[in-house]
Amino acid sequence: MSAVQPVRGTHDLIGEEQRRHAHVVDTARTVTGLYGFEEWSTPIFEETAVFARSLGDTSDVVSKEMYTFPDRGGESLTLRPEGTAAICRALVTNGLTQSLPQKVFYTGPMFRYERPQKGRYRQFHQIGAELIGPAEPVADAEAIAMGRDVLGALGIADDVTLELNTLGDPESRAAWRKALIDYFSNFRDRLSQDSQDRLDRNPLRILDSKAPEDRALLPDAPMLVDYLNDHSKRFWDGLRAALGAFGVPFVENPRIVRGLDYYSHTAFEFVTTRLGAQGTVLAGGRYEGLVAEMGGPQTPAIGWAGGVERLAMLLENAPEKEAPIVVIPVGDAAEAPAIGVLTRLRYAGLRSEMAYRGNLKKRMERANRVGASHVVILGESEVAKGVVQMRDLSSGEQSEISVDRLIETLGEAPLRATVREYLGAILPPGLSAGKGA
RNA sequence: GCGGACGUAGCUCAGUCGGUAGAGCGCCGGUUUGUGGUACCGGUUGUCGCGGGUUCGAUCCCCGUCGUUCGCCCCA
Repeated sequence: MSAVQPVRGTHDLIGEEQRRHAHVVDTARTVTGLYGFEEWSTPIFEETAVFARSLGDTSDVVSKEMYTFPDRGGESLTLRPEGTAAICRALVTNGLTQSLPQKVFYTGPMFRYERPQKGRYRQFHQIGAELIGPAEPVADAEAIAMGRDVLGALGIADDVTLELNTLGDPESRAAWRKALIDYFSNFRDRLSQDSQDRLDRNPLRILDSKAPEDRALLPDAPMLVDYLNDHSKRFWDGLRAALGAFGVPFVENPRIVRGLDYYSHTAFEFVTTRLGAQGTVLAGGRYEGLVAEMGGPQTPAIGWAGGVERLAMLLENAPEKEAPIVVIPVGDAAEAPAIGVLTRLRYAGLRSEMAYRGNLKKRMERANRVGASHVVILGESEVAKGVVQMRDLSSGEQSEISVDRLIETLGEAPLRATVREYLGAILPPGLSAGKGA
């Protein structure tokens, strides 16, 4: 059609989809709160330098995949492609490097100029967490455990595997990287065309290549484990021990790598097989040097981010729309009293709507269609007697009752999820909300 | 950026070996001027993604384009 369309790779979130997204975000906010994390909101655009610095100038990510534009003053701005760089910038700009650790939860839209695929859009949404300050592996384990609990609270932990790796510290990684280049250079002509390019540009990426000819060379490739120095080994051992203490199962996957130099030690991905090639659902790692890039002191940090679209797709059941109560006046004379009843219901905290149109049958049909739990009917005779007809739409039972009794009765009905019920429902088995904490 | 598949009613899809289209669901109305969710009856819905070409004639064939989707590249 010639009508206007949404921009490629963007989507409207309406109805069930919006409820799924909101549920993912609300759940992550609640669970990270249990770990003492606090939400930050940063602008969705920044000076281009914020992201360009974090990525290095040569990366073609910078040139090809960011939404970058000059503003009217000629300054180069970029729609944020991820959250971590902006959080580090905010840490520095707000002088919070003086009060570490900072435990940050964030959520919101991100923008990448890429070819859309399932669960991968140009405007997409992330939830993320950064634990800034600690240099101990326990912090990494805690951040990972928190990610696991978010997935658990969403009911998808069983569909997801935690894959874990260490990248070592810069010294270890440099030694390993050199060994890798030496090794693959010997077999240059047996590598795929893509990997021959990667050998010059980003040799670690050969390790997660999907091309069979590359995979054939991997078993004999140098392993980072053999190049870890003592510090890196202790960190790696400490991480795995701490994950055990947190009760987080994992599989080691030496093929998980990160392209950028400021990553060190921990790298992890929660992966599902249910989303085709876009199976990583929540991923992160330890980074050192990014805060310094933003002009702050050298500050270690561990963080992760998860794709809301992908998580929303994995939810078994879409959250139900909350059932309203529908008030139906019969006859014009009943309309004003009906508004009075409607208002009292709302002030009592009950989601309520009024059906204005059509004959009683039509209004009942409409009440049914919006998923009402109860209908409140009042016509002339009810108004005269000061009562209403309360009908339970699931049972079909109907009774004549005073407005005071109506509010009492519906107020007791489990129409609203209380905070306690919500917490009880989202926590993984074995943990209980509120008690003994 | 590269390659494959797809684009027909609000939704899911059928169809025409080239003669301007149909089903189910939904929606609206009725059977029931004060009672829904099940039944029955009736009705409504389309520039067949967009632009161009071939043809007497294109939704169908060809080219382009936009969009969707699967994979590659990339994945901060």
